[in-house]
Amino acid sequence: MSHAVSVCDEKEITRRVNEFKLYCRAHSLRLTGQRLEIFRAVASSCSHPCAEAVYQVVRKKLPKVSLDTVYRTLSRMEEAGVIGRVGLGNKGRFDANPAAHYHFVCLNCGEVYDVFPREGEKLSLPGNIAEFGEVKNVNLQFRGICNRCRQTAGDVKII
Amino acid sequence: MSHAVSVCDEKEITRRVNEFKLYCRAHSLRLTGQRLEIFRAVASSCSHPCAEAVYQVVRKKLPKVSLDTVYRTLSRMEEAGVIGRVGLGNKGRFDANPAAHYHFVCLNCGEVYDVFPREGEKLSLPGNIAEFGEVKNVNLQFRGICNRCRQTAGDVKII
DNA sequence: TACTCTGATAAGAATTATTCTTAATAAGGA
DNA sequence: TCCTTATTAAGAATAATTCTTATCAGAGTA
Repeated sequence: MSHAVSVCDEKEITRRVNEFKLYCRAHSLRLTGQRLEIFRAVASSCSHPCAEAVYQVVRKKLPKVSLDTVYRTLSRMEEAGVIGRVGLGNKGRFDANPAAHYHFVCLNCGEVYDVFPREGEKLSLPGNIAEFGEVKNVNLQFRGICNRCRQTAGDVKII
Repeated sequence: MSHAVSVCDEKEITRRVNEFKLYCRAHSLRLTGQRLEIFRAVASSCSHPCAEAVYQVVRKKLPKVSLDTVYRTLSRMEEAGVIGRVGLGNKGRFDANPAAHYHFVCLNCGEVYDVFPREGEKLSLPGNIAEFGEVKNVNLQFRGICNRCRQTAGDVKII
């Protein structure tokens, strides 16, 4: 189950945190402790955490952080393009992996898996896309039942 | 701005409603007045309505319908694969167009446009997708600023 | 047609996710 | 260090969705 780019390796996290620091300086976003920890939490996670999950992680280092700050900061980062947002239900999930990739979303357990395209399988924009507007980012999800849920079929709620 | 498959033509709507009736009979889903009207509302709309919008339409014919029924029914239909769900924010939007197509979602106004792939541009599943699970459906969104918002640039909140 | 079983619905409370308001705080430049 | 102003905490408010329970009605059967 190892993929092309892991989000969880320590070196890589540090590299991204530094990249984020540079980004903030370059765009006159104040580099607050909260922002750093929030970014680090998303970058350190392999599980596409939701705002609440990020909050729980950040809380350990900054017990006084508020959930609102987490939401606000995640939105800011998303607008800035520093992180991405996945999700089709009512719960947003965030992703700090900058490599172009897609997601497999389990309709049963809600788990989100990274899917990295092989060479030659990378998605390109449709030729007529300019008719609609200017694309800022692309979100491709494959939705279905993940293998883990299929094995433990008793838990499968739908289908 | 006319696309390959319009959702709004009367004949097509009737055809889909009938298809839906057959589907219900075949899958022992009770064919209630509410379900019919809810399906018809989604099928008649070109604008990927959210649950609330569907509710407002259905209300005109069935004033006693509840919003909960709309939510429940839309979820059922989605599970059954009769309609699709779009959306990345906190508001789900529904779609009764069975033709394979993608969406352009405006980050500014929230409008959802149908994007129909040209011949030869149709998406195929990545070769390694079976590693993750069994795909039930695919959701591809291009997110950006739509041309209408770009023209009236004063309204553009983000970017 | 009437009967019956059971899934579907209405009503409204409850829950979950997210955003807003306001006063206090702290980052970064002078 | 001081100042300016963006950012934050706290908690209220809002928005979206789901749950609970009693009632109702679809559709198969007699």
